[in-house]
Amino acid sequence: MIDFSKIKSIYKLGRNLDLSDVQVLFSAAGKKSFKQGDFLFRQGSKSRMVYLINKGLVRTFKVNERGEEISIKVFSEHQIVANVHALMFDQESEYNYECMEAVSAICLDYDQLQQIIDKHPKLEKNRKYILQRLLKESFKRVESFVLLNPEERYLKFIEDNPGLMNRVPNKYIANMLGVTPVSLSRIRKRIAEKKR
Amino acid sequence: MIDFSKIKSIYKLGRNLDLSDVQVLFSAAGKKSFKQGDFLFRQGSKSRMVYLINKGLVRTFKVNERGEEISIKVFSEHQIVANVHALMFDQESEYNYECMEAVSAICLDYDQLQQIIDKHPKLEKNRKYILQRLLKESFKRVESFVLLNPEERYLKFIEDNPGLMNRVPNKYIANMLGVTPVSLSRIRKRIAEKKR
DNA sequence: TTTGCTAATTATCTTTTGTTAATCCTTGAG
DNA sequence: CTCAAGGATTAACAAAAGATAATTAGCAAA
Repeated sequence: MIDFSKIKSIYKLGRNLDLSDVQVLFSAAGKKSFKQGDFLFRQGSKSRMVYLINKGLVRTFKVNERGEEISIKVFSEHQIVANVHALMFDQESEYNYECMEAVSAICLDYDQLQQIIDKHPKLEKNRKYILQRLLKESFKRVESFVLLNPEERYLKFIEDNPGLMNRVPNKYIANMLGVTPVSLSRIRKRIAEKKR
Repeated sequence: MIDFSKIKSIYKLGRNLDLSDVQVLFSAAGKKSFKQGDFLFRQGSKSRMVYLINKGLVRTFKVNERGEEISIKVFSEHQIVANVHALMFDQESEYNYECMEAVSAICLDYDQLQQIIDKHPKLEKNRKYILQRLLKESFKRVESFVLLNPEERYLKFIEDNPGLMNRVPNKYIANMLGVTPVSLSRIRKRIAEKKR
């Protein structure tokens, strides 16, 4: 039976993918499921697997010297989750990648993907596009820290990620915004009072 | 006469450049000088010129709604300065690129560079390497905002950029760290008192 | 329903930051 | 040398954030 969800995911991977591209990728890709609490990668991993989330949420976090988990980023549907430290920097992962919800994903080994790209040069443009998106997002995030205060960052976050608000605990959001959960709670209160 | 400074700059552009690579790039590259206060790019620019700084400092900044210049980043010797918004995102520049000191730089049109890369596939690896460095730096910077407080960010900044401390006004450094100049001044005082 | 766990909020207090303005320092032009 | 300009520091006050602890809310398992 044809796995439509898999096809759909691959289509959403980038732009300008035509049928033959999807076919090639389809045959190389697998499907994988994770339970809530499972890890895609752990700190120290050199895994070169690439996941494309079909359903579910993944968060990356680090453990600081006091043993606290500090969340860096959350990935949701149709986003690519990869061990950047291994793929981009050839290092061990500095992050843990944990499923916040049950996750179903397409998976593909990066080196295998690389071979496919080499054989199908049209895909190269797509890879470049994905890299650019990654870079742009990272730049924008730096900017948000330089230009905005915590309250403004929070407002921007909910504007940019309306779908995450009811799925991601505030303490993780607080981490990502660079403030404490207690402080975020006060920010939320302030905003609510302003609206009134 | 052979322009050794130009050759040297190109060598430092990446890793694994051999003589023939340098020759190719050398012949396509020009040299350009800027006075303090000159702009490499202005907000709104779609210029696709790429500069490699030989000597001098360039800072990027945005102007906020109150008319204040907020510095985002500083570029120094042997760093590549390009209009990211134009090259990566095909947009108008959101930043101003201003010379903080007199600047001498190698310059090369990006599209011309692209043609060279197409003809010399070995250079492609180098381009990828430069992109990865860019991405890594941006990631690290996001992390510094998520994991560190302003004082720790400042200490990390002087550790990572020892050469910039005496060349970049503190008010620009404050911007880059996401705090006000007044606050940075207090942070510096605290650190000095701790050391004693 | 009750119990137990975790997140979120609130409270209290301390520390830090933002804001505005004044003062001090350095430096370059005349 | 004097003066002007901009950067850095300091002061004073208000606002916000951090830290810690207590309380409340939500929710799933027993």
